[in-house]
Amino acid sequence: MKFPVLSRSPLFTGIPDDDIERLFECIIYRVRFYPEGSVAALAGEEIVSLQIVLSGSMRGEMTDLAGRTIKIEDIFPPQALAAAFIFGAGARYPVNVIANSDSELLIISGNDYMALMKRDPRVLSNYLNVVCTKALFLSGRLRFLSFHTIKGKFAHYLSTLPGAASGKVLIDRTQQELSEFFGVTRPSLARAIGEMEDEGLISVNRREVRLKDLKGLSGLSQA
Amino acid sequence: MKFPVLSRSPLFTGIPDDDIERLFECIIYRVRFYPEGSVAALAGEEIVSLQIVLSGSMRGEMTDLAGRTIKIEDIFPPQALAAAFIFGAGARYPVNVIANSDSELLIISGNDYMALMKRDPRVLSNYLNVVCTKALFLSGRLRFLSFHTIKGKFAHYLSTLPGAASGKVLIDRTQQELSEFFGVTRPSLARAIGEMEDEGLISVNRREVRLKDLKGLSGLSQA
DNA sequence: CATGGATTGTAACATATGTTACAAACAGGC
DNA sequence: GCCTGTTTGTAACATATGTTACAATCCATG
Repeated sequence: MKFPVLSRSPLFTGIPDDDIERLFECIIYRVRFYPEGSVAALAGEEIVSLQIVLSGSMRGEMTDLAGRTIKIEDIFPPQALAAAFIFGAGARYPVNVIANSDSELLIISGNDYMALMKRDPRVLSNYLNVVCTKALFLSGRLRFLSFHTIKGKFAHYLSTLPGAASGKVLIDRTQQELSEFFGVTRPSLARAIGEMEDEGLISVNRREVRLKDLKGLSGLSQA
Repeated sequence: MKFPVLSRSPLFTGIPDDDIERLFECIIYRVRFYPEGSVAALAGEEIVSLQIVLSGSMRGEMTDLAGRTIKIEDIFPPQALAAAFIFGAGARYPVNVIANSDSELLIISGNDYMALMKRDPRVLSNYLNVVCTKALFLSGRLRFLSFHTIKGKFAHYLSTLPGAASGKVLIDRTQQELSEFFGVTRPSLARAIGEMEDEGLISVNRREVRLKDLKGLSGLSQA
């Protein structure tokens, strides 16, 4: 197997190594080495190929108006760069991609990758799964941020937990994690929860929450 | 042509009507009629088929904890329901889907739709384009909301306009539209712009903005 | 049971944004 | 030019959230 790491990639999951190897005989690909600090893609550059991190690691960085850089995310093997964007109309890299350490990328042109999808239904199915799951995730996050008060976010969050209908739920993370998920600070979240308790909407005992006023709670998850 | 509206759908764009007709001979599909007010899908229900609105219109609605409903969006022909989600892992409808008026939906199972993609590269290419473009859009919106101050959003917005590098840009929408795009109120946006002018970051003349302090501006688009 | 680290609760103050209202500047049609 | 509706600028006040700091509680471990 040429690239054993591929079998752990969601794009090639469920495909035996021999089959992967055979598939790669049908297309053109190349492996490119990026020394530490080198640039694999610039923000705004058109996305024309699928690039899978084989070794090392890359980071996505934005450059602001003054030329300073902000790290957005790290990309480890066997993840791919902007996989969910590649076939979008005029898709461009949203960030600069830089090698954190000496790294190798497997590069397959969009056309060749599409050829793989046509040839093997498993490749097609895997890719559809990856990109749809990404869209689902993004959509969920976006819906979440559309509640702009902390109480609204918390009320909506409660409603998504198992047992919400029964009026009693168990929160599955710490306030710290929850506050990061909401994009707010931890004390602000604690205060909001306290106020909701004062207002008689819920009663809280650490991780355990009883929903006392469903109508009132739902009123919060509007704005 | 059985469903002339399909040729206007992004999923079947660029495919001559005869070819579409021929494709549909290879798969199982059905057209289902939904009288006004009837429910086509419930939030949380698994997404197993592609559903394209042929006539009438549908709306996506959320039900809150108290059973009240909030309209999220309208879906007109030839749009599809949750097209970008269908192949996601355990994909479920995020909203209830209700018929605004007497409507018809074309229903194709996920498997059959995938069969169409395998059979015709144009169908594949169209779908990939649709779902990737959706992911791009969602990702862009999300990045935008991650700037939590209005000044940060505005600074970032300025940096995306053509001519930002030259230090002079022309805003292409009204403050009202911009404030909705940012998810803030119009007076708050105007105030933020005014303050940025006072601080010497920019100088504004109606739609025309000169970027005077790139370093300062970039400092805003961090948090 | 004692201890220390993690988690949660709470407070005072600063700041950003929303809300509401109105005035000023612009743009297009008569 | 003169209106009228739209867009932009500005103000006073209310509210939500961030910031910082510290206390109280929980929980695992010795």
